[in-house]
Amino acid sequence: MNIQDKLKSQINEALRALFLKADKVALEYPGELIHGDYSSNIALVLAKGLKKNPRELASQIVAEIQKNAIPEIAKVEVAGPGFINFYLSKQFFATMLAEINKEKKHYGWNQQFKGKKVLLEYTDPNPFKAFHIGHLMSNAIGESLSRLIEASGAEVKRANYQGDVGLHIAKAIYGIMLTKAEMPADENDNKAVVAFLGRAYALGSSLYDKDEENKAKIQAINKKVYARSDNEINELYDKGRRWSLEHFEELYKILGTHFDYYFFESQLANDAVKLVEENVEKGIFEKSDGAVVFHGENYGLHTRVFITKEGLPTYEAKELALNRKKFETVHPDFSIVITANEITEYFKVVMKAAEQIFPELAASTKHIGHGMLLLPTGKMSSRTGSVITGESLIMDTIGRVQEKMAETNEKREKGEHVVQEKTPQQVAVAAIKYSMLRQSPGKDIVYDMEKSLSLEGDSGPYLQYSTVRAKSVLEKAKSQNVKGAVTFLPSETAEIEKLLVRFPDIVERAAHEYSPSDIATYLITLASAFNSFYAKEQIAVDIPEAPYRIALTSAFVETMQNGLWLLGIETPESM
RNA sequence: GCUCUCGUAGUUCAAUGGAUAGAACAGGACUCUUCUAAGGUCUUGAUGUAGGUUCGAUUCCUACCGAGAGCACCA
Repeated sequence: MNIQDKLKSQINEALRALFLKADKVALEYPGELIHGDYSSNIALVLAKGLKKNPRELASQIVAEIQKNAIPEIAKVEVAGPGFINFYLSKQFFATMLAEINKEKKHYGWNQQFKGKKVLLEYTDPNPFKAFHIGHLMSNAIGESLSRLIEASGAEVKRANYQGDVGLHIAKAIYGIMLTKAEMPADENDNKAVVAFLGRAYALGSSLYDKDEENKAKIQAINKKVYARSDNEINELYDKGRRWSLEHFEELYKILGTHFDYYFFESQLANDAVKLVEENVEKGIFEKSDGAVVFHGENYGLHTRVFITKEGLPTYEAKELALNRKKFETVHPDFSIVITANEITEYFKVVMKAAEQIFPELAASTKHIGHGMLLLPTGKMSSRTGSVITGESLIMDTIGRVQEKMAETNEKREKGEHVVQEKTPQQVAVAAIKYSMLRQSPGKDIVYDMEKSLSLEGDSGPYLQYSTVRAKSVLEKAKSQNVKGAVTFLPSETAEIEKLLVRFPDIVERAAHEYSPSDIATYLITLASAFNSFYAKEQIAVDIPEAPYRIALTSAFVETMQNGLWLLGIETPESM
């Protein structure tokens, strides 16, 4: 039985002794650590029905608890309007530190999704187009959620769905055809190739909007891509698709992510048309102006086109087919799709249609929308060119980290500070991912390049730095042959210990709420508490408190590394 | 116009219906003979407006004001 269940049963016993009963006894963490380790509002909840003074009732409950208190409880008291605050014993925290150091990598894991297979789809970049910041966000969130769910006992499968057919491809191919002369001579020069594709898409896209003639040409290419009926187009298509996909894999490596399944729109187009047409007969879809639509109005949504009058499936139809295909190939218990918020309303319509066709699949599918990335000046626009691609963001950040590291090293007197080659990349990825994960998913993020690069305060590098510094203390202890132990207890329980004990709860809730930001917020608090401790107390020195402090530092390192892992962030050896 | 999301310090974000609304950045003042100062300590400063529900509302409900996204053949 964990400590929370023990405390709850103490409360329940006290209530029974007072001939009272509560439907549910809730324990919460007090907002301030000085208010104890756990708190219950049970007296406030019950007082109303009993027409009693809440503080008085709380005192009675406390008196009962004190009669047969368990050893883990150091103190129980009434506070504020009638809260019952529990203070746990030093021995309890000592035992927990030993526990954390024993569980190591798995400290904080839980079993809430035990026996489940969960499929997550995220990132979803489009071949021929840049890997932009939206994809980076989807990836950061999706990877973190995957790890949270995995840490909750599920078997996790990662999927990436890529739009390798559709009008955007036709626009890019049209652009390529017009600028063939500029095609990079060296096809292995990834950077040049990607830049070339980007320019080609931009050109095709602007011509599409410019006049009807270009528009018609692009639409013709679009049909040919679907039909694979034109050799020249096929060749450009295959080449461009391959370039893009190889490039994406390089980025995934840097980001520390990988996929078990890849789905492509091209594989779904035929299925999509068939699936929709089959259900026209059943009355789920209707013909309208030559197109096939789903009348979402009947369900409080809006109407969307599933098959165009050209006979081509839209995003909606392909999404519908994808939903089925995922269950057919992966057989998950749940399927989670992570995309930008702008898709949210379409997705509702698609899922409403899916509900009519395969209700059990639709019921096991969940959409999570993430916000857009805005510049302080407003939304990024591909037309005005105020676009930072995901790739350029990563590269610029790595560059800035290198500068920062050089500056810092100059200030340091001991020059023998060895830093691994991959560290700037680890730090840069941490800076970017943290800035995307620190706030609730679903909200837009105002991205301030300078701030993200400053690497200070509320940031990924701060978390890494705190961890690295603690690790170096452990190194020092090791070299002095001082081992961690929880035998000599401190005179007072430190704030950091109280926070360490909360980690499993934080993980469980973050996974349940699909909210990596809970982890981020917690880690900042934890790191900050450790940094205060570090500044105040000496750890690896020859004093009786040293073994306990080392055990504490070690538990901090384990917890931080686990938390950072859940965010998809690596911990460097040194920085 | 309709639907959805959202309004918290100067700025960017927190706060399972609970206690004195927390951080970070920016501003001001301190702090390296010590284990990494990318650190620590102190300090100024906020719940859009008006009602309602509740012992208690940043949180739930209603209206208004303001911002963003979506609303038929693009994804």
